[in-house]
Amino acid sequence: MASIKDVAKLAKVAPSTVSLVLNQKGYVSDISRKKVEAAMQELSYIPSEMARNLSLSRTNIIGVIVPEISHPFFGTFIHAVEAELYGRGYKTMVCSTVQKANAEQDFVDMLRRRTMDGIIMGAHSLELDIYDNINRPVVAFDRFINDEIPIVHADHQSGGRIAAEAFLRHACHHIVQIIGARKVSSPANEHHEVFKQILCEAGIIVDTVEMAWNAFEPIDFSQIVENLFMEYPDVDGIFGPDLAICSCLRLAEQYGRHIPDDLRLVAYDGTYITRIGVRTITAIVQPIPLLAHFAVEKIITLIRGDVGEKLQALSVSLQQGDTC
Amino acid sequence: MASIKDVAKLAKVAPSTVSLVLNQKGYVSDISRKKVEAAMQELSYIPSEMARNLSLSRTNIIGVIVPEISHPFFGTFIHAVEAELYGRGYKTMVCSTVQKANAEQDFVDMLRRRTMDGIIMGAHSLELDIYDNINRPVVAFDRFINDEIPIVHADHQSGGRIAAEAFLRHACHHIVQIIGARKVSSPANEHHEVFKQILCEAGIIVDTVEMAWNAFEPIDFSQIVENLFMEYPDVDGIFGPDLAICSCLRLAEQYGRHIPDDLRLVAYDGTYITRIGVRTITAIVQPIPLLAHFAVEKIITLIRGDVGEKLQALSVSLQQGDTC
DNA sequence: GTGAAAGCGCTAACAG
DNA sequence: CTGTTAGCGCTTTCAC
Repeated sequence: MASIKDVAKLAKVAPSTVSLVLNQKGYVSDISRKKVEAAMQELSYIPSEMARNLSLSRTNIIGVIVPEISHPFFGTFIHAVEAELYGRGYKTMVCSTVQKANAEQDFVDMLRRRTMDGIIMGAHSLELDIYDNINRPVVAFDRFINDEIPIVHADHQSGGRIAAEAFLRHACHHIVQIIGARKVSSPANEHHEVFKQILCEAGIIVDTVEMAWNAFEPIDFSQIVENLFMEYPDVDGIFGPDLAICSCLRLAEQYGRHIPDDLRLVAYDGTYITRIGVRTITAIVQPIPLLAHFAVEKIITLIRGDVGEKLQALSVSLQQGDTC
Repeated sequence: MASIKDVAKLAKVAPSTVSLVLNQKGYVSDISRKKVEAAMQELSYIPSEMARNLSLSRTNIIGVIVPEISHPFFGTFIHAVEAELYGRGYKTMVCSTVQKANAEQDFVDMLRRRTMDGIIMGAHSLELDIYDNINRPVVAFDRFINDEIPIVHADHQSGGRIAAEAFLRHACHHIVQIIGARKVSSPANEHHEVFKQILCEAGIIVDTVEMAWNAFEPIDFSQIVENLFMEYPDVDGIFGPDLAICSCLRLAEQYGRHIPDDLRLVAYDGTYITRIGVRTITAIVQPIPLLAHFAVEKIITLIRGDVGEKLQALSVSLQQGDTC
């Protein structure tokens, strides 16, 4: 492996000059530049990122922590984040936490060790004290971590309202909402409350089913939905995450329900899976690309040491489908 | 930021002793160890990964290159790879190539620059010469790159055969298969050939529709399938990637087709999306977790400098669903 | 404009 | 068992 010294020696200049050429910085005479370039060519020199990292004490790597990479919501988010970061010269390290003992702690340690310059944290963590006194750039994605850490999220209150209004356009009497684990501290929890409140005021019965904090697999959702049908046989409206609503649609027939006449369904998130089935699922759509954009924007601001402006909740929209 | 020297000074030992304690290597007297640990505690010392990387000239980062992270097949693959790598003390850097100008070249350059210790390459690249003379650890995931680069893939020939047999159990006359771009050099192309051959021998008409090399979005598939229905109005069997078959199922009604009686569908890949719709899609299932396992196994073998054994094609299986 | 030199923070011989 | 020393490869003052 040729190093900057080898290039310097061959070009008969000092290493610092090679460095200048490499980084297109400062003034280098044309003649020196040519010599250096020729030498780099001849030695097929490739600068070492590790050395540069140590010297500059940054890696240009951002970590993204999510529960599950293959989940449509998080997968789409990571895809968008990676594209944004790439456009700004950063690399993306991914970390999934579900089904791993204390992965989140490990990832945060990497941040401390300066493996990454910052992290975007969107895992469903229960122990938030690992983020205390981090003193390094962290942006939360749809999670409340602590007062120091800025948070990027959609306007879930409005999401809850829009969903409620969708049901109100029809004559539902008993609606069940499937929600994430309450102990996961997330702004997403707000949509349940708004949703329930609006519908209750309209005289509709609203029951709530809570998922386990680590439920992400299709099988988890099937079970939840089966229990739901057993427990609330007269349910005529269900509101829940995309995959849960897919399960409802899938199991409805078995339970003798016809959609949308007997049972209306509205999904929350509105990822692509609500658009690839036989019927398009009516859904509240989170603006994932925008969320990714602002998360990246923010983490880079933090890395630069700026404060930046306070983040606004991003607008959600209704996808009118065949299920409500 | 406290460094190893600060710790050494405070503990009144040499930096090398601190290093030994840190890495639990060699013999260190209990008394020295205690002093070092106390000093580390007091300074809340955190070792710098960058310095260690430079010194050891490795990063413990593996890059995974795929076309699209949110795609169910690649998302599931990345998730599994990340978990495997995590278990072995490696970190996962993701790189998506679709809709980026020359991202693949950039990622390969990172490998050269030693940003990563190795890469698992699963993108749909057209220009393979960027992998010439790399001389660094690369494992191909379902792609032929060149003779030097080992490749992990499923047994697509058997996949083609099993799919053909599925159709043969019913009375199909005209089958269309939707295939990936032929110019993407992948063992996956083998399933088309076997499939076609077996069915042709049975006297069935088999037509082939080729997708663009960069088609991954649901919308891309809709268009392909619409064209297919227009061009082959008497088609009574379709074989194609999961998302394409989803589109078939979705559009069948519009074209007055009833599934499975009028039109039989078999998907290739068998990701979770074939199991979350109203009807389970009959599919050839690629063993994604196993593929991930072997890809990781292989890249680590290469990094260690071993040769390892030649990789075998991994068995695929039939998921009997409602569509064939 | 360019070179010498001092780091960045850690590891690894090699003496003692 | 422990300290000394010499790197790893690049960046960056600061003289000349």
